[in-house]
Amino acid sequence: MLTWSRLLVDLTWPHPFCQFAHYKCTETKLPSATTTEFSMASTDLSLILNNAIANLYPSEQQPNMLSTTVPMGRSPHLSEITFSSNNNNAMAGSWDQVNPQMWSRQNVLEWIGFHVEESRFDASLLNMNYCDMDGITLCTLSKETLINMFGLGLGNQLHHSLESQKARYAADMSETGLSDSELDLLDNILQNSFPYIHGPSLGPLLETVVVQPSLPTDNSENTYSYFDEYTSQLTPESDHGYDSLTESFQSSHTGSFLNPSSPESNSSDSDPDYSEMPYSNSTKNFVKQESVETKKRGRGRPPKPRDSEGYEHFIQSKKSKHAPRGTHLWEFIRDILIHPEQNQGLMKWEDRRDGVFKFLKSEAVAQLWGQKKKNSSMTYEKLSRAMRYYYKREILERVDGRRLVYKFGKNSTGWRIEETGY
DNA sequence: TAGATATTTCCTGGTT
DNA sequence: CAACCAGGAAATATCT
Repeated sequence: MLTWSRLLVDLTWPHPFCQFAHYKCTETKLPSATTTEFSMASTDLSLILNNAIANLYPSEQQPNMLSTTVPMGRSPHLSEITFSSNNNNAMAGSWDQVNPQMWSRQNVLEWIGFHVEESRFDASLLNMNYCDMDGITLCTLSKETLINMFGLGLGNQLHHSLESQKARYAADMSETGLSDSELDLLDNILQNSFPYIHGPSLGPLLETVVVQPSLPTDNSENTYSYFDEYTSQLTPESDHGYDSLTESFQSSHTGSFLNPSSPESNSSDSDPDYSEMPYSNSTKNFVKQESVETKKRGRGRPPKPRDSEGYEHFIQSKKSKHAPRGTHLWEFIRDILIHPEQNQGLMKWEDRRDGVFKFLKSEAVAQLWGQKKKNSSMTYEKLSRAMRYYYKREILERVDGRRLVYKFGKNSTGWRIEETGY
């Protein structure tokens, strides 16, 4: 599990923190192409991320990929950020002494960090974009919004914490109201009432992650058990008997275009390290080299490498804990589409109502799919073959004459406006 | 453990 | 010519 503290460390580490950046680079050759991809990134964190990028591309002009409009001097150095690294005896930060309405961005960040640590939330699932707001903004967020932003578990916890904090001050009860112990008691009650706040069943929608854990972490349960409750709210069960969104959210975050930093995609695992591959220079080169290498191979899928580098163990422990049912390609595609805010320009709807969509960055999507399936040699060519198989099953319908355009068929679910709510 | 299912890989040939 | 599209064939991984 990527902890909050680990996340913050990773953010500052010269690390291939965002494989998506690589995708972008490979498609466009220049890291500066990532410019707009992070336009929603937090301003505070963006500085941290920019530093990481600067480390990644020391010889390049630092791309302004995070649209930093933050005033000079506002960068929150890690040393300024107080957060507890220990879950049980987590100490609240300075935010605890301040009316939430008055919280600075940093207070909010600390507050989120506190709860991430306390709930043992996997910080790799955090969408840091959502962490950049001041207290006033935060106080306007409804419970639902918080849940949407941070997932059911953490969102709920944040909501309750925020309400508690608000109550302490808004009703002028800060001194005479709930004591810390009472608050603890309240917390306990809340936790008993909402046991999912803690533990492995954490919330959804936190796919967008811009860092990756530097080591494979044993977070398999979290990785594969998310979102069950939330997903049932969002999209109906697949006709095909999969926990479609559940899986897909995982896909989103585990594989992820949205979450390049998932354990599955960790550069230290079986996948070749993207940062060290020719792939970093060009998808094309990468694919070509791959095909050269595999030229002599027979047909069909080669057996999975039984490597001896520790990854197998990692995978096995993962599978034995929570054998995932395969997230299906069409669900993976659908979930990219139905989360436009996190779609990163990979795909777009051509006709939202009719379910017509288009690949904008076909190779990047393929790579992400491959990443999810732990297959670094995935290409759009192969992905599209799998897509074509869906025609027969009427999960997809043909769209003739239009390149990279597909349409959901009657056997696909979860993409319709009525189902997604937007 | 066998069979079914869902890809994955490779390939040939056609189209944009 | 590159990038796609169509599908056949065969192989693997995973699930039932």
